[in-house]
Amino acid sequence: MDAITLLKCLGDSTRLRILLLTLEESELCVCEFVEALDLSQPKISRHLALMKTANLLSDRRQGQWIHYRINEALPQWALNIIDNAAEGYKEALKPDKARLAKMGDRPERVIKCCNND
Amino acid sequence: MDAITLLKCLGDSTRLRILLLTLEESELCVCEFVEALDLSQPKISRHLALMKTANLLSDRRQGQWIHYRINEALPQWALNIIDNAAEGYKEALKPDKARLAKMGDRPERVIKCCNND
DNA sequence: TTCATATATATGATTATTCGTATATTTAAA
DNA sequence: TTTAAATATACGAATAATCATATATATGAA
Repeated sequence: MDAITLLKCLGDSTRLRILLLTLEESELCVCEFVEALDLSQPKISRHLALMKTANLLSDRRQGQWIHYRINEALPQWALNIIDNAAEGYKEALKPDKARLAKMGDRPERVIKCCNND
Repeated sequence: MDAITLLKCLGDSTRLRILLLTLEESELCVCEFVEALDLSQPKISRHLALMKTANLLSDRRQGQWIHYRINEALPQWALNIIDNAAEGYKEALKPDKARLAKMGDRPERVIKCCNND
């Protein structure tokens, strides 16, 4: 993960919203991003793929759903940038959080335990 | 200053290098950026103008030289992002710092004191 | 198998960024 | 006032990013 790659990723509002929602929720699947951001599924998927390629996000499949989370191995300076971007974008993120909060039928998340998968 | 504007600015390596050098040196003029980054003057000027429009940098004229510095009024989260970007970009900035260090004929800076200008 | 749901990808079009080159502006010195 | 140095801007070309739409893939249920 180099600084320019991270900053380029965060410089697009769709990706910033995706990342900051993920930061708050730990893990979200594609349909939740689609609902929260109110954008088309291909658009969300494309940006998710980009962020995964950049090693910003990791994903795991659970049944039909693919859950994305922030890559745990990010260096501290990268996490700090994300945290501070969250602070600067706080107000702008509210509508997304509201749409996500009132979304029905959110996929249940099976907590992976004991590393038995 | 909103988060997306800042992040878009930092997502271009020319601008990131300009900003991080300014962070280290407090104040630099156009010809110093040209020398340190080893890029054309119009290219540097264009990016400086962009960053000034974005309120990331401020400038002051001193004789023929125009000195740029980081806008003092940036919110803390923005300063934190810049600091952490500096950490992530540390190694990559070294050649620029080296070129600047060995640059001859750098303009003398008159310290503005007593607000008598 | 077949169907529905969730997600990913391909493609061509549109838009935005970046750039090189030429030129304009400003200042100080001759 | 003319000239040189420092900086800014204009403009068209090249490049990159983004998007909408259509389609493909994978999974689970019927």
